[in-house]
Amino acid sequence: MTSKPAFRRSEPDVRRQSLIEACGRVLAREGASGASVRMIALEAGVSPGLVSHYFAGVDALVAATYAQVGARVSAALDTAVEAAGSDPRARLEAFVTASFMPPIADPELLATWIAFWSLVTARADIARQHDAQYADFRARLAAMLGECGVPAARQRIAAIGLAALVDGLWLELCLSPGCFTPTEASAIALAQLGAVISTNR
Amino acid sequence: MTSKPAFRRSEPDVRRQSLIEACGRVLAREGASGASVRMIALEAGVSPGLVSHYFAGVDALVAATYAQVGARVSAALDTAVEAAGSDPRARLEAFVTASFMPPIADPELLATWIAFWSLVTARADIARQHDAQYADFRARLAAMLGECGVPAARQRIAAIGLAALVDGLWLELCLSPGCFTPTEASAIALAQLGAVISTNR
DNA sequence: TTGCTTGTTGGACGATTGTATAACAAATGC
DNA sequence: GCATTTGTTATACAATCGTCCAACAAGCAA
Repeated sequence: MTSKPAFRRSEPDVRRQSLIEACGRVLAREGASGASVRMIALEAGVSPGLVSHYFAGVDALVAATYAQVGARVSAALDTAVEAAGSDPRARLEAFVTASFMPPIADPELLATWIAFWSLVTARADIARQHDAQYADFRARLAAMLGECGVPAARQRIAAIGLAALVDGLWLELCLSPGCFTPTEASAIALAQLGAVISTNR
Repeated sequence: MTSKPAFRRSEPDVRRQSLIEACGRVLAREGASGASVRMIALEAGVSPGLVSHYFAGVDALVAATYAQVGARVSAALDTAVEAAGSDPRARLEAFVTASFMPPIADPELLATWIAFWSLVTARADIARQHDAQYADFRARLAAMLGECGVPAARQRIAAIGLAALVDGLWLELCLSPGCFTPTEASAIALAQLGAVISTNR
């Protein structure tokens, strides 16, 4: 008599990925305080010991989740930009607009972001990861602004301002969705974008 | 022989206030995960049981801390606005500039904000408190924009955008202080403020 | 089939959590 | 000076936390 397997083995990378995704779901559902090792393992359908086997602790898992979510956001923005064609202005506008639509404006992303932010103050390595990831975001904005005619001397400040506006709108859109609509957020961001670009004419 | 008192009694309001302040300090030092009942009681110099005696739980204490910190921020902005004189434009510019200077741009405030945000998703009453407190902030901005000549029809959108920009700059300024300076943040926000106001001429 | 590698399990362990409660003592009125 | 009130302490309690590790078994090689 052959009994059915009690569990399935996975490639290390696959298992890591499934734990990361489970962490994101738990963060979205239970909040940062509910993201314990046992809860994440239960969500992933594995034994609690596996989490410790793949990650140094919950903090490392949250950091990995943040990195993976950031990569997913980056990919979604890439898709939106490419779909906008070749005009630099249209590409930048697509970049901004996509920030307020699914899958970027998503409560699950917000929960991951907040859980990660709560680690930045206390842990230096987490702070470095945040700096690097956010610097990439701004550098990308600065490059697109350059293609729209913003001179190099103004790109840094313009990118910081645009990134802050998009982030602030995105944050409030996720925290209290009833306050304003994604369309209004896009209109606000595009208006400032227009002002920044037209300054140099 | 008279022994010295083992503890001092306080008025309920005074004790509540000291617990709130201790909560803010613990949040800034240990992060959201370290803000336990015992740690806060130790910081306040009282027994652990006293926290439960004054607040329903840590969540309620964090919410009270958020409300008190919000009131302190509001008062600091009031002071800055009044010091700017009577010109509406100067008052609004003072409002924006003060957002990036002490005591508002403060890591302790950031920790309290993040701890509060982490509760918004899971708890409806916390979400309502956030909506109300943020609506007040935007309403204040809208009123000041009105005094600067922004027509009523545009005040709401302009206030949302300005609030998002200030919040985004403030957040990034606290998360990674080395990225840009408070002066640069003020310059960015004032530039958008100028664009919003001059649109109506 | 047999044996080996290693992903995985499941529970033990001490530390820490939030909550509840009885005993205590400081402040106040009489 | 004494009794009352109540703010405060200290502890007990169950639940949950993160960490750890020996035993197990799935999958692969021989």
